[in-house]
Amino acid sequence: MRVITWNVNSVRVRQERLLALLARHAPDVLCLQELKVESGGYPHEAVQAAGYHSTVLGQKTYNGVAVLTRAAVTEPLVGLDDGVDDPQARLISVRVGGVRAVSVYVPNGGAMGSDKWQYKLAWLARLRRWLERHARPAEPLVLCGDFNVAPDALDVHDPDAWINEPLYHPEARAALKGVLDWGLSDTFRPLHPDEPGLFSWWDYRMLAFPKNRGLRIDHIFATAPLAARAERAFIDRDERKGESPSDHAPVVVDFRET
DNA sequence: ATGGTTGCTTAGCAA
Repeated sequence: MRVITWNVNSVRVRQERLLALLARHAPDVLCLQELKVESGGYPHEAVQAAGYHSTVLGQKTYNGVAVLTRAAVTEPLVGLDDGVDDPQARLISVRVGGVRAVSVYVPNGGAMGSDKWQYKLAWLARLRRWLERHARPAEPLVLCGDFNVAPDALDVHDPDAWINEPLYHPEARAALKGVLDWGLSDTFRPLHPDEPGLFSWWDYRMLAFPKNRGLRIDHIFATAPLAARAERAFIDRDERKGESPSDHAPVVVDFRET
């Protein structure tokens, strides 16, 4: 089973790149974030013609998440569903072939101390409670998305410069750990131990990509039965090159079949 | 401290 997560930064602008990605990598599950379009504006027909089912939670202008699958899905779950009055489209989940797949777009956090920063920390705590309500650590589950958190110094091009930023602040990392402690582990880092310079996002500005000044903030986390089967993981840096790329590159993980 | 770039929407916000 091949799983990919990718922040597309507008699915309309990236439609041709999306179709090329499906053809190039043939994922079984593709989790998308930052669709930046209402569900009705999502390119359902083009994706279906490429052989994929789409389960979509769109939103005008901002956010928006989707799960694309080769096989048909059951039990779609839409939104954090915790009674909080929150219009932001940041979570969608399906069951496909005995696996639950979740696509999340964790809030960026704005500036330290801002309302957006508090919303980020609160959202990660709400995500933990969503897992407690809807899943069990003993069942196969992948939690994929743009978490807007780099877990470790190895995941940041210049940790000293980022330590007080929302993407790498100790409080953000602690909030992410609070999610993982439910029963998830990173599938990428164990396959690349101690290897520096592996990033999934680079700012559009200041030649960050050509200088590889990036962060690893896009993740595929898995429960134990699936994490034990992760056998290959890579970041598709080529997708960040050329005309009109997203500022994020896709993260790809292959799981052995049982 | 500020600015640099991109997308959505059309002046300013979000990232």
